[in-house]
Amino acid sequence: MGTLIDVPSPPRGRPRYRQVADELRRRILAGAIPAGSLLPTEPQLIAEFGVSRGTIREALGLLRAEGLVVTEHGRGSYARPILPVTRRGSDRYRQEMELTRATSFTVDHDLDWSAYQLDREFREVPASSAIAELFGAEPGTMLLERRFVFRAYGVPQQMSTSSYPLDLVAGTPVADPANEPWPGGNFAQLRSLGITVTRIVEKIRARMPVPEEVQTLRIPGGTPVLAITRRTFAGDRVVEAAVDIVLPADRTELEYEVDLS
Amino acid sequence: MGTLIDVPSPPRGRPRYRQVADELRRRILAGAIPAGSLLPTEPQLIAEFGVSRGTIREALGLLRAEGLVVTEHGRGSYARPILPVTRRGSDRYRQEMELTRATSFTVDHDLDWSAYQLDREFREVPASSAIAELFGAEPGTMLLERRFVFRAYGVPQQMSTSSYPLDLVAGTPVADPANEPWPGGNFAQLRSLGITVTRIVEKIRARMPVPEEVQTLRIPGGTPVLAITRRTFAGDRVVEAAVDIVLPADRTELEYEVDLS
DNA sequence: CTAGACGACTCGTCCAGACAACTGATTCAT
DNA sequence: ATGAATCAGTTGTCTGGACGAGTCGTCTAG
Repeated sequence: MGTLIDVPSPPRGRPRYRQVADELRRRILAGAIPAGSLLPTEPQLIAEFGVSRGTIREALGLLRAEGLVVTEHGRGSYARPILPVTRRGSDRYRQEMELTRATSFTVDHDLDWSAYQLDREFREVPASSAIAELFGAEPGTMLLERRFVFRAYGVPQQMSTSSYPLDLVAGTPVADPANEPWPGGNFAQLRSLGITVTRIVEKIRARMPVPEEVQTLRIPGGTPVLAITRRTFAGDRVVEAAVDIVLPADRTELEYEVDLS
Repeated sequence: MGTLIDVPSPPRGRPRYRQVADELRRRILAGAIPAGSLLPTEPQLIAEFGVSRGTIREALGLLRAEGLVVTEHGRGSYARPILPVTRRGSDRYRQEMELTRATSFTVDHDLDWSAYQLDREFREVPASSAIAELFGAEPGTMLLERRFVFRAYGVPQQMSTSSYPLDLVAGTPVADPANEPWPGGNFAQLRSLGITVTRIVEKIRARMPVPEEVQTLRIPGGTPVLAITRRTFAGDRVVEAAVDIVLPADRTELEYEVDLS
């Protein structure tokens, strides 16, 4: 009995659920289970590996956390399909400097000017200490805070919160949400105020999304997000700041160029 | 009985394990459970919420996946302590250009030259098609492939694989692992070969770590990694390429500056 | 006083069973 | 033909139990 492997002995070496996960991972990476195709169902895996359903589900949970597998209720689990990667280049800012209608978002996604939608929400708020620090200003300084959700062909791709100092934009067309999306983007807005952008500084972090982001951006389980904090400079003055530009990491690649010559 | 909430009815609205996770998340974010301190034990949570252990463990698993909680066998679960963040700036490359002993790694970590260790492993390999593309060369071109693990004060902080075209370095001191760590880093190595670096291009992605990375970098559960692909240019020629410079995202922040003036 | 054994308590793993909820195809009534 | 109801098959949620394995304090023998 049990000449090959004595099934019921629970924890000897590597846990059973890890062994199951290892085997399924091997099959996916080796191409035996092609991307996008269904894995065996839970009952099939129970029969194949001779373990209980809880153990199978634990193994699948591990693979979900690694981003290799996606599960859909009532349908099954399938190998995560390869997603198109969007490149956000650092010279997109340079392109935005040209006098076109393009914005950095449309450049990134290679979109026609009309192919995207923008949800926005404007508020006038006093700066928290964290944001005030970005501007190099006193906490409580009034800001125009703008929350955006960008969609390409209806699919949400990016959410962000961007702020202008209120004294810069109050009473101008820039402060009117009805004028979004603004042809030429932020740079054109600032230019309409007589301000020329000279420098961008971005801080990049990665983390797991909070539940709100999972819902808004439709992020599959086990996918991290890239969170960018951006400061826009005109000379030494910070004229715009964005906290947590959130991008799903499975669809995004950032590119930066550092010129040393 | 069960006037407040009828406990045994399983799936009504939000699943019980999510309710438990929500409540624990609230306590952590509100500071009721300070970072670094222990959560109630599983038996205590079972008593408090009146659910089975499996449900409690599922809730804790959710919080682990969100990166809010870390569990240690035999000790308990505690709110994830805040970790010091390392800033990797784009001007670190400019600093490395100066004629000092500093490397980009020591600049990032504000380390003394002697305070870090470097595990390395050199091989001569033909370029895969993916790496050949980075160099703009034919697949099969011979490369000197160097695998590194960087440690600061003994703690692994970064792992990477960097390659030079073999015809550039064969027979030179650069190809000898015994000369690592090389004072002044990659740039100084290239300079010793008469090559001046003019440009760096980096692509940044975020993803969940593979098991090998979890082990090597001691990454806690639910933490993504930043993966950087770097190309080093001398004029139009790519003289070095690094695939997947892997950095744990809970300890790392990248900074890039784009000059538009 | 110290080293080691012990035990209480913790989380880790695994099992078996039950029912809810969702999906997709089939069947049936209209 | 068409739309609604049904049904089989799938994953989601939850229970209860059992034992392995790591941690830490305490107690005891030396």
